[in-house]
Amino acid sequence: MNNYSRQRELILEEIRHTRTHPTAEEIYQKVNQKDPKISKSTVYRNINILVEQKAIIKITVPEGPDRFDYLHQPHHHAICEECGKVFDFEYSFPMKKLTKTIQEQTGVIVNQDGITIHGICTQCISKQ
Amino acid sequence: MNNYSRQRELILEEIRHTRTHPTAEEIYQKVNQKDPKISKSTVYRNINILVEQKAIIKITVPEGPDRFDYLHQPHHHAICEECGKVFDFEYSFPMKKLTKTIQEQTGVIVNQDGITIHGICTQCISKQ
DNA sequence: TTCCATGCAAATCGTTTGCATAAAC
DNA sequence: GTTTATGCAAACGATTTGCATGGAA
Repeated sequence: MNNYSRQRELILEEIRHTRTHPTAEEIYQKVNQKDPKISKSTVYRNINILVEQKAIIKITVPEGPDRFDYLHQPHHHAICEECGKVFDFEYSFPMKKLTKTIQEQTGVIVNQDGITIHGICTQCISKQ
Repeated sequence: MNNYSRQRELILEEIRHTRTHPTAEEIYQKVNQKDPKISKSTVYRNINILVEQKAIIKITVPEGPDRFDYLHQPHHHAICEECGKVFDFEYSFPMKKLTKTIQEQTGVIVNQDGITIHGICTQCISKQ
């Protein structure tokens, strides 16, 4: 299971140097240019494996398909609820205290890269 | 547009006194017991209207369908990445500072109820 | 009587799955 | 040679949509 696969390497490489939180479709399009034989299910399957291996993370957004990210350095995500775009931000939350509080209140053990904040982006505000 | 509708009132009532972050399907099942004629599309349509009116909020989870919540008092959400369950927690983030930081870095204007933290819940840990 | 919300069924989008073939070990 | 990943197409779950009808103002 999860043997080496040239396709998976391609997919990881693509996500690694794309800083725009691409969707599976976007990843497929890009990878498809380098290997026109690759299928969409292979892309989905390998993305899922990479997420499970914690090589990349999945960002679920309220508007539109899931997005994916390679965490070069730790950061958090701000998500636009209008258009589904994802933005990086850095902020040092008091993770120890926060983790403890949440575990006490809910039982949930949080992961470091797990904070997302929802709002509305500049572009979408100006459209309103 | 968005005239009064008995069905919408029913749906809002149901969400208002359900504290388990129900899915659209769950809301439909409950409301359907009181009004067996109600259709699923009416439930979806009205949920969307209520979200737009900010009467309720939509919580998108990585695993499974969207969930919905009525915010009796402000709180944040911890989401289990394994099973998709949503838990409430209270924590006073320094919202002014956080809002400013995020806006400067990303342009995104955050909403108060917009913080979600991802992790893994007790039940899912013990299953592993 | 005009207009909007409903119910139904069909369509849509994103994603997953079954199966025969091809690649990895 | 055996096992596991691939490509294709078909299936799937959640949600949205078109259209004829019914209820609200």
